[in-house]
Amino acid sequence: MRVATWNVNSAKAREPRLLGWLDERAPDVVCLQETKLSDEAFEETFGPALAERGYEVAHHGEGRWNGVALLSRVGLEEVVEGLPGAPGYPHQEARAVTATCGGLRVTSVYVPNGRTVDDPHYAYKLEWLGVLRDMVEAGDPSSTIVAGDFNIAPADLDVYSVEAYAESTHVTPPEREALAAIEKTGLHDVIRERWVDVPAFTYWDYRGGAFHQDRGMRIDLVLAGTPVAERRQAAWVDRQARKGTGPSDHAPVIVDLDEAPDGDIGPVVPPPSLGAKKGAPRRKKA
DNA sequence: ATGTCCTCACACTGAGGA
Repeated sequence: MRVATWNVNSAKAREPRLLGWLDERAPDVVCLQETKLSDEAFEETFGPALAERGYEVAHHGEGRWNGVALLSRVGLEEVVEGLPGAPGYPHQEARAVTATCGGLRVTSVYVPNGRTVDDPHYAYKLEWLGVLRDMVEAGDPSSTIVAGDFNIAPADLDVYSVEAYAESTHVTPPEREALAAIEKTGLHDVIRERWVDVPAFTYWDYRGGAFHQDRGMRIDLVLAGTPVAERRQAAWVDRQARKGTGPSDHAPVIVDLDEAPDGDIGPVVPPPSLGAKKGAPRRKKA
């Protein structure tokens, strides 16, 4: 099962890139962020094209800003829009949508940016993350995936220059602690566990040729419960989607999960063809 | 380089957000 997350920075502006990417990568479950569309507009623009590709859709949008979605072709049930009990700015924003897909409880999140550390939006970001943590804990982390744009670089390895972000949000200890608290409920940072010492950036500013010079950040994460993370077969950042004409400023993150949730791939005792044959000479242990 | 892109409105140019 292929699970992906992508901040598309306007689904409308990304329509050709998004549909082409779905055809090329064929993900089974997709978490989208910053669709910047109302539910009606998303349905109007993407409904037929997604249905044609076999996707069910849960979109939670508000129009001009934010907007998240889940696309799934392995089932989409028990949809919850938003983060129950989340703070607003001042009103609740379209930053989370959850559904059960392929046996997993999947949440697509667009964490508040924070803007600057002395902006009220920063306190809002931390409070929002606390509510997300509570929601994960109240559920069943062992069957959970939380994926999306966290607007947090978990460690110094996740930014191209510590100096460049010295006075910025995304790297402050309180933000990193809020992320760590979410992971402490039992979630694993799937990309970081696969690529232990590779930066694996997912976002590059449009300005100044940042992508070309790899001046980026790893702020788009896939967090998964232990049994889910143990099914990891591949985990990578789809940099191709950041290239070419009209890209988002974020690249998708793609995770492939093995299909055997309990790791049971057959009998523990080897079949006769692989074991000691009856009547054949036994080889002595070295 | 505060250098780009996306959206919307006191709209065909500029401001806000990222």
